[in-house]
Amino acid sequence: MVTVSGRCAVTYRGRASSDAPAGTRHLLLKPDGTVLIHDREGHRPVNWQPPGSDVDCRVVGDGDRPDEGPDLVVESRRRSPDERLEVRFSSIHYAASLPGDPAPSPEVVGTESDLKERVLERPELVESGFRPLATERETRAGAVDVYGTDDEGRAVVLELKRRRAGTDAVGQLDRYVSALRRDLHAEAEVRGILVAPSATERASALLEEEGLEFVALKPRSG
Amino acid sequence: MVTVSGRCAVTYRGRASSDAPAGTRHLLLKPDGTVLIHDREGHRPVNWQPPGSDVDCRVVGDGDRPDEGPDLVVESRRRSPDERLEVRFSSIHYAASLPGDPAPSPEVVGTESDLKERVLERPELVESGFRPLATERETRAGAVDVYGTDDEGRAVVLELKRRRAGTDAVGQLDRYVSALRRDLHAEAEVRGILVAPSATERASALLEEEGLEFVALKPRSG
DNA sequence: CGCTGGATGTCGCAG
DNA sequence: CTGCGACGTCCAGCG
Repeated sequence: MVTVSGRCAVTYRGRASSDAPAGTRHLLLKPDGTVLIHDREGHRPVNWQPPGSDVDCRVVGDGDRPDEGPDLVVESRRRSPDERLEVRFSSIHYAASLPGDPAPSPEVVGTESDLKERVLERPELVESGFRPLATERETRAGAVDVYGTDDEGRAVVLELKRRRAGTDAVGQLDRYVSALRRDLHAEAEVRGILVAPSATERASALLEEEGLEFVALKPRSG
Repeated sequence: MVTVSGRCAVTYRGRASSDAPAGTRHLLLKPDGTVLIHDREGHRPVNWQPPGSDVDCRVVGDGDRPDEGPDLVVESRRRSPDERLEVRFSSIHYAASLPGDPAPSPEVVGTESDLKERVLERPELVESGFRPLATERETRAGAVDVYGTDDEGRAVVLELKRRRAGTDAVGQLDRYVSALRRDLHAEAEVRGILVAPSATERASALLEEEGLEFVALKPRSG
């Protein structure tokens, strides 16, 4: 991994285009081809190039003027989509290379996958008599998170969200329920349940409107 | 801005939880409170804390064993949601502080906003006779990107996407059209048009199913 | 490759 | 503050 810090201008051409005038920024080059440019603010890099990109460095300009040296230009290219990123350093505060074995990835807990496992292990948390039959059940509208039956044998579709659910989640659930009603017999009764810690006002209204249901449940107990 | 590079273990508790065992990583501390931890791979930081977080550093352990020194612990906290990130360095390869005026943000071209401007300036690109009347027109389902009329005076709703559109875009458009049909008179005819460079197979099928339309258009001419 | 849906998504804007 | 939608979203998983 290589870091370069200093004054630079940045140009990007690809899915979109962007140009940033000279300013103090921090460059991170990863061995997998990732390029990240950060300024003093914000979580997201101001510009970047994804893993797999090809990096090329060169020095340009001969420093005609006595108070200016040549520039260090870092260029990164990627195919499909064709994208190019150019970072032009006019002065460098520091640069460093750091050796490193690959670091172990963190284990994350509290994801939608955890919520799914919780539902499968304790289906009664959704509703007494709920029996999960499949996960990722395919419909023509996409894969249903959890598919099962209720205590009266009706088909039940669960859409899981690890956090407060919005209108998009209701849209998903609605599409799955509609698709399943067509995939099964027309007279088959299909219930749709949104399972999430909570839902927004508009999402709740949409649920009501579509005849769908809601169950409050978090990824982790508590 | 401060960078620290070395061997560290990382713990995160908050919306989710994660633990990463010791490994060589790169830490970036920004003056706005942002914390980023990167390993050798990938665009996304392996762990992070958003802007506005409060950072605290301390040295722990007295290096009882002769071949080990004390640890540098960087801790970041945030309220609402309550989240905590702890980075524990057991060895440091280098650390640096870099001075810096705030860098100017890049100007980005090719966004959905650009597509909208293109449509407003040349409505005939959508359809001959299309007349835009409003942008961000409010409905009970949310704000419509562009609202207008066609050459027969029918209401037209545009949903714009800067890139290839998927099922979610159709879901949005459908909700807007349905909402507008209720907001206007029941008998009012409302057309919905998805405007994007292209659409996925499933999105096209959904459009057909819902009686919605598609127009191919890119954010920038070409 | 392309499609789909999750993410500690982040970010900006409006109410 | 919450809600909602864009993002050069990234990313894994699957066909």
